[in-house]
Amino acid sequence: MVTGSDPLVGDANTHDDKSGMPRQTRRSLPISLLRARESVMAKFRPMLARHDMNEQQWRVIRILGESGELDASELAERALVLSPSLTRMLKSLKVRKLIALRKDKNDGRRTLISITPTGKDLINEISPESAQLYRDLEKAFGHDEMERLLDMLEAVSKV
Amino acid sequence: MVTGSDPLVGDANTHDDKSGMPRQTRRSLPISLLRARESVMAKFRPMLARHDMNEQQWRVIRILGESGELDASELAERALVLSPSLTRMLKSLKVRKLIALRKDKNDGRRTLISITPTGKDLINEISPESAQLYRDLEKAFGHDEMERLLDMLEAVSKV
DNA sequence: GGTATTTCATTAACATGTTAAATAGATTGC
DNA sequence: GCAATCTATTTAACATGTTAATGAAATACC
Repeated sequence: MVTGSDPLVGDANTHDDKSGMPRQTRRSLPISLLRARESVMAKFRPMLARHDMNEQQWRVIRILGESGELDASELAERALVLSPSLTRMLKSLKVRKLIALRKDKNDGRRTLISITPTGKDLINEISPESAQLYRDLEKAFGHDEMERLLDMLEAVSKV
Repeated sequence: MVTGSDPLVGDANTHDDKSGMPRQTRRSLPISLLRARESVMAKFRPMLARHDMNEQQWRVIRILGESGELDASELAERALVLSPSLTRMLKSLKVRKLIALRKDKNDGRRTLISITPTGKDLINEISPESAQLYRDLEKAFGHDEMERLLDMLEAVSKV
């Protein structure tokens, strides 16, 4: 885990953005996005771990709960997981009986993935805890600020 | 790579945020942060790859260029890399002579890491390309919007 | 209809993410 | 001074990230 939040960072060089030098990492968008994500996920990971879930598995399970049966490509894209990672994850999720796999009869290349009742039960276990953590976060950050941030992040994703 | 940006996502369920169900993934902060990051990094990764660099290595090298010699813990925290990952990365960066390692004489537990002239040369090669990509991004997203987004991300990191 | 091309999923190989344990050097308390 | 404790780093083990290659099925083209 990255601990984050180093209050005083008296860097030697605080130059302005001149030609060649790289942007200060503190004002780099990719790094700021990563830092924010780490900070937020640090609040959720311990809860997920108590349910033997990691972030990626939780994303996959949720997407399936939201959208129903999907093929692997669709699921990978929506869950922001790469196909090779998804292939490996599906094995362990299947062993835990959280998902079910079947072949598409109309297109033999496709694997169709759906959530099982056991998987839905797990979602129903985790969701209230997740929602509570999210409410805490929204309370600390501000509801309207949160909405604005989500809008801006959506806009960045489309640039 | 995640392709991202699926323009029309006709989800079956677009319910409001009632008690138990998890927030729609499209409005989840962790997922939105991840999606935005993927979208941005997709623009930078090919350029870094041409210099045989991945994101993590680029972060580590930049931090060292900014801050000078650091011990492993400081470097890991600032570069948002976990200590075990950093340990492995330092080996390959040392083989490429981009960094130099030495033991702290006052505290035998600490490893001090610094950038080499070769490492500085690499930063000077990559920086102009990175800066150009960043300018493109800022132009597309808007300078003021970008500044506001960075401020909000910093605020989220401190919640 | 048969070949070339494209597409979906998986496998391979190596890097990083993540948690826990091990190692070794510093610090504390007596 | 020494045992107990704490701290910085590394190692271990397994999961996911990433790119390239493979295998198999669908589609395009003629």
